[in-house]
Amino acid sequence: MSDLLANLNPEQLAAVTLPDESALILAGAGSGKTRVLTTRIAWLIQTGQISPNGVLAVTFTNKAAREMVARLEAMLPINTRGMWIGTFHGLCNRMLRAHYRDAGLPQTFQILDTADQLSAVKRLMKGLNVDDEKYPPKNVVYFINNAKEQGLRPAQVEATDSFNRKLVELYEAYDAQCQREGVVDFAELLLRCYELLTMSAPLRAHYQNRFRHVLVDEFQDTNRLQYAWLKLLAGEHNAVFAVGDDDQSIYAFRGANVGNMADFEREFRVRHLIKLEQNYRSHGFILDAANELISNNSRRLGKNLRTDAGHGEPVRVYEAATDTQEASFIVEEIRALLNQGLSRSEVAILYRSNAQSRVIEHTLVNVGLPYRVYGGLRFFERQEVKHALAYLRLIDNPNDDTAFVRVVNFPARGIGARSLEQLADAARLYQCSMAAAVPYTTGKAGSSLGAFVKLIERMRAETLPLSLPETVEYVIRESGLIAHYETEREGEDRIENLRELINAAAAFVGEQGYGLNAPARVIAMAPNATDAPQIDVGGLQILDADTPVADVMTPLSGFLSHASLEAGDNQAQAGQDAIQLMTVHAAKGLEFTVVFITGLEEGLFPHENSAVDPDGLEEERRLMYVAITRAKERLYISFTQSRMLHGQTRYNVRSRFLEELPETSLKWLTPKADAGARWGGRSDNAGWGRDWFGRPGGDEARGYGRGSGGGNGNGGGDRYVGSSGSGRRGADDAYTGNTPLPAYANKQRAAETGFRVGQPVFHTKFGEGTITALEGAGDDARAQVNFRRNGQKWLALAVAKLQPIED
DNA sequence: GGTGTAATCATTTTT
DNA sequence: TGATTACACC
Repeated sequence: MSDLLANLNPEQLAAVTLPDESALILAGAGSGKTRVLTTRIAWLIQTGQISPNGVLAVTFTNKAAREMVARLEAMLPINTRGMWIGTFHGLCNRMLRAHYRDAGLPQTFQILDTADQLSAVKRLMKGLNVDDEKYPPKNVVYFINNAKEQGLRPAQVEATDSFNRKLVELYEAYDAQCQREGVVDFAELLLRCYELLTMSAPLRAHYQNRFRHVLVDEFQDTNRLQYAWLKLLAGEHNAVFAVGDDDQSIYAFRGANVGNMADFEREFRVRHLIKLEQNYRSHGFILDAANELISNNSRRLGKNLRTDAGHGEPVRVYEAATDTQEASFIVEEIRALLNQGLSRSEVAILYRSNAQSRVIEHTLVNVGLPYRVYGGLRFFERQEVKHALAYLRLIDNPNDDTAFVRVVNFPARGIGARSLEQLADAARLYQCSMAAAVPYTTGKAGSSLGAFVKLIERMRAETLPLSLPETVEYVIRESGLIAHYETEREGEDRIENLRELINAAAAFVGEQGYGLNAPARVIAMAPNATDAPQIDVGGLQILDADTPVADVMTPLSGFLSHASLEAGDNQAQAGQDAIQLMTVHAAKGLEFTVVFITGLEEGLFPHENSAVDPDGLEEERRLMYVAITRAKERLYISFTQSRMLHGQTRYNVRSRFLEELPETSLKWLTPKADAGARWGGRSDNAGWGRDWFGRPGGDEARGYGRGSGGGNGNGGGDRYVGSSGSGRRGADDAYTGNTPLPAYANKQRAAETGFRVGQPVFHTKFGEGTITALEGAGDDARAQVNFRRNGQKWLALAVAKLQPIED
């Protein structure tokens, strides 16, 4: 045991050996968080406090889960296969498969990924004749997911106006459609599982008794539903070990609720809050910059990183004239570093938004430097792979209409839009899936549809004895997919990917311990199963409390889940030594010897859409904090005076975040222009992002090292003022928190406007919305507005131009 | 039913 | 600017 605990610092040791009760570990960037988490599990097991079956450890990504398993196996001689270590979605899927009847799902329910969900909603709306101008399907999806993540079913969603009532109606129809088809989306996995445990006292008791220790990674990223799920599993007596970093919360936009940390501390009666502040990654100046920057955020739990590594090199700051020049600088700098012996994969170039990568990529291509961009299309998302999966899904579950529609006419079978419309009508009429409605269709449509259903049925029958890889091979052949792509000009890669799908199936079967020859559609216990069969108690499927849950998925269902829940590697050209390009979001959790953070410009970073409300701005700041703390030894931060975006040249002001870094840890590679001269002292309407939107008359990329103030700001502004008549522009007029706002000449005008909660309003940038809250008075008065298209924002009435509109 | 062109529209993203 | 998508057309 001393082995396990050796080399832990005092804070880490304290965390690992905490008593049997809930605890919150504030783990700073590079503080050994994963190590603490896995060592904690190993320690609990090794000291006999818990058996491996009694642990539930949950992460957000499959990668993190795999890493945890790998480290655990390295620490302890145990078989981790039956352990409940996985993502929220993966664990919920497992539970729902085990208790599919109690959860009200077919045994072979399918999982919709984001694209599937969107097409399901589109199909639904088409059938219901809903105006997709007024209700863009993407917004409907957002609405549904958001509701589910709040734990709300349609009946529980409050709808005050007709617009929202329609959305709720769509939500309800969507749920019914999913239920008919036997499919669940990502959010549904969590909500279903949560409801299953809520409604079934025996199941709840079972799992609560089993999982005495629940460990959570990246706790700051949990949403409301995930928090509720954890709380339910924890019950009254179990210990939840939550590890997270509020300063690295960068996913509020997708539902993450940092507030869960504070709630957790209170509701779980946390007595032990441990801060891991010793950083093992970055040199001193880099940490100084990170600490100083993040101290500008309010509402922090409070943490300061420290290192023994010494100051190291100062953070290099570079001002470029244009984005092209910024890229050239970076590439030249990298070439010099490589000449000094640095390897390419130790260098990362980070950016706020994907569009920024293009210029950098071009420059890299020009000098012939290999690079790798994160975040491309992933294996299971490829068109041909999705097609093959759709056939497999139909074999497993014929009612999956999303899969049906996807391949009913691919390869082409002469089934056109009119046939499908007729079929969809029949399905709606008889309240059944499209496959089931085929017999009700007539004429030519009926016969070609009938042939397709026969094809699927034949596939289903003939693959029954086949193993999973054999099934995949059979399907890509008999579906006609291979033949189809053989006739296509660039079909070779696609065929290659289809063959790769067979390999993926074989690998999956191997990893899961199903046995390579096990029939794909028979539930088979793992060969060395410690797993006990399910026992039926009063109609409930209950698992023996002392044994791991049986493998409850057939190889095929398991593989299809796997394909939805783990879309595969999203790095192009993995493997070779290459410069790493990615968004700051994608960089979270990674580290590099040398990091370039690019585009530190107002409007870009912080992004114009986020900078308008204080919470958004703080999240942007955390994003910058994440970016800075990726660097181990050398950090560059660059910004440009002008940048090509959406086909137009934008003129930028350097990011406020630069002013928030301690001068003592910086080294300006270009002369530092005075920010005051840029922002203040001008009587024209200068402001945040002013130059981002405005356009100086005429001059292209004005030369480097421009003097203070002068150049930008004049000229273009009126264009934006004009159209809406009464004054200020959109995005740069919102409340900006602690940061002083530029003095607007007509500030007081808007402040006098009376608003009320519930008041429908119009904003020139965000469109129509409803006021959901008001606070403050006079110049500080703020309104929270729920915009139809842009979600909730806090806006300062003194500067935001909100126009009341009629109800 | 596949191909070509016009219109549209552009944070961040894992499951 | 460039990628994606919708729709007209052959």
